[in-house]
Amino acid sequence: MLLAEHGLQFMAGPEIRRPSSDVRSETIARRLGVLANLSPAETALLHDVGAGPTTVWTPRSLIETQAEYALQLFLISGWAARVCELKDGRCQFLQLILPGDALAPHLQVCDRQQTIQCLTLSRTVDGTAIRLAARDSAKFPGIAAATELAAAHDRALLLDQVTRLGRQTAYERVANLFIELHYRCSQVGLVHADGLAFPLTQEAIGDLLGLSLVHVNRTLQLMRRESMIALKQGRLMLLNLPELQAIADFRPPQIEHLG
Amino acid sequence: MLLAEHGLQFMAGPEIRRPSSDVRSETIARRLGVLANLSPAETALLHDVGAGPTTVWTPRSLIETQAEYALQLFLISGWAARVCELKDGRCQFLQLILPGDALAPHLQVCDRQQTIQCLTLSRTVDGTAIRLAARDSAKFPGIAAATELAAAHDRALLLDQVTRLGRQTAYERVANLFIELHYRCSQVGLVHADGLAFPLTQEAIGDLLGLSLVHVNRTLQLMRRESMIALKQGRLMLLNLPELQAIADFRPPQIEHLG
DNA sequence: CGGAACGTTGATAGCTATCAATCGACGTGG
DNA sequence: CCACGTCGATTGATAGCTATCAACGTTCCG
Repeated sequence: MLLAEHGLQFMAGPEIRRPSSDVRSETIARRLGVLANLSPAETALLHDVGAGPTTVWTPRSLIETQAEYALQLFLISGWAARVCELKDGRCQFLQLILPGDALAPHLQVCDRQQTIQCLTLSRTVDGTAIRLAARDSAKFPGIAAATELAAAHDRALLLDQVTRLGRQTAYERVANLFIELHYRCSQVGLVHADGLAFPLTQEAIGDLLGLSLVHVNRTLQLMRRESMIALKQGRLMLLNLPELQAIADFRPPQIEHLG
Repeated sequence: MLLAEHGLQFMAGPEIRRPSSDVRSETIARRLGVLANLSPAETALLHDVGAGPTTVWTPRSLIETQAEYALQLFLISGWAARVCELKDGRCQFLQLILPGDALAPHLQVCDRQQTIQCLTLSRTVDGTAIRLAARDSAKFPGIAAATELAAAHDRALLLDQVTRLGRQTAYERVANLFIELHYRCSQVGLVHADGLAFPLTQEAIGDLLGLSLVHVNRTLQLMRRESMIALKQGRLMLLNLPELQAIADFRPPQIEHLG
C-alpha cells in the first residue's frame, strides 16, 4: 500500500476533543501496571493522563513524528503502525502500536522515512506528565520502572519481528503475530470471551509480515479450515492456542532488569 | 581481522589479558566521538577504557547476556552478532555488533533465547566507567549524549533490518547490508583504500539476511560479475557505491534528538 | 445505482530453498 | 611427506513457497 495515495482524506489535521466518557481512560494505568507495581498516587496520575484531552486521528492519517509534541503521545484507543516505505513504493510495517503504548517509547529516530500511520480511528493523549514522573524515580518509582520496561518490551517485540520475517513461513508468521497481539491485548484488558477486536485488513497483515495480500488471504483460510482461528466481523479468536504456540514458536518477552 | 588473531583459535574460553599495545584502544572514543562532541577529559576517559584489561573470546563462543557484567562490555575488536534460534534449529541473526559498539546499548532483555555469539576472535573491555559517566550528564555531557544516541542508532539499524527482511530481494538485502557495514566501519576508521576487513562467512550472511547459504553464494557471484563488489580473502570493497545505494535504498540513520 | 473498500479465487511466474556433490585451503596425524 | 578430516566456497538439479496478475463477490454508502 502506498502511503502517498492516502493521507488526510477527510480531516485537515488532528482535532482536540473534550474529555469523553470513554471507558478506556484506565488503559495506560493498566498497561504500565502490568510491568511494575504502582502506588495509588501513581495509578491516579496515569488515570488523569488517560482522562485528559483527547486527540482523534482518522484512519490512514499520519502522525508526524518529527514534531516535538508527538513524542509525548500515548495511544489510548485504536491501532497504529510504525511504517517504512521504500522508494519504489514497497511498504513495510515495522511494528504495531496498541492502546496503552507510547508512540515513541525510546528517543525518536527519523530513519528511512519512518512514519506512524493510524490504522483505525485512534485517540491519543498527551503523556508529558508521565515522562516527567518517570524522571523522578524517587517520587514515582513504579512509573519510572514501568516506562523503562515498556521501552525494553518494545524492543523485544522488534527482535521478534526480525525473526518472524527472517526465518518463519507465512503460516508461522501469522500464527506468531496473532499470539503476540492476543498477548498484548490481554495485558490491557482488550480480550474477552469472544476474542479481541481485530481491525487489521489483510493488506495490513501483509505489510506487517512481508507477505502479499493474496497469500495472507490463503493463509488465513487455511488456518480457519484447520480450526486454529476464528476471524470474522472484525473479531479474532484463537481456537487452539497450544497448537498455535507450538507452530509459531512464540515465547512471551521475558525482560530482566539487570542494567 | 588482524592476522595475528588467527593463531589463537584454540583457546577454550574468555581470558583476561594485560593491557596490550593494540592499536585499537581508541575505537570507543572514535565511535562515540562521531555522535557527540567530546571534551578532552571525556576522550581521555574513553581512551582509558579502551586501553583497559581485555577479555578475549574465541570464534563461535557465546557471551552470556544473562550475566550482569556482560551488560557493561564494549567490543573493541572482532565481530559478534545477536542471535535468535528457533526450537527447530533455524537460526536468525538479529543484528551485528561491531568494534566500538556496546554489547547491550539498551536495557537487556532475555527474549526468545536471544544470545550474543562471537563471529571472530573478539576482544571486549569493561565499560562500567562509561555507563557511570553517562549518568552524570553535568560532568560528562558528551558521553551522556553519545551513549544515548548510540542506543537510538542501534534501534534504527534494527528497523532497517526489519525492512530488509520484509520487503527486499536477496540482491537488495546483500547490497543494503554491505553499505550499512561500510558505513559503520568507516565511522570507527576500519575502512581503508582496499576496503574493509570482512570476516563473515556466507552462512553467516544467510543467517543475517534470512537467506540460504547457497543463495547467498549465487547472489555474491552475481554482484561480482556486475562489478558491484570485490570480495576475497576476507576483504570487501564496494566498487560502485552510487549504484549499490540506489539498489539497496540505503539511507544512513538520521537521528534527531528531540526527546 | 455506481463506486469504493475489502475479501476471495484461479492461473501463472519466479524467487529462493533444499539436496547433493565437488573443489580448494588448511591443519592434523601417521 | 602424504593421507585425511574439516571448513568454507561453489555448482547443478529440483522442488516449493510466495508473488503477481486478473477477475469476481460482498458490503457499505452517497
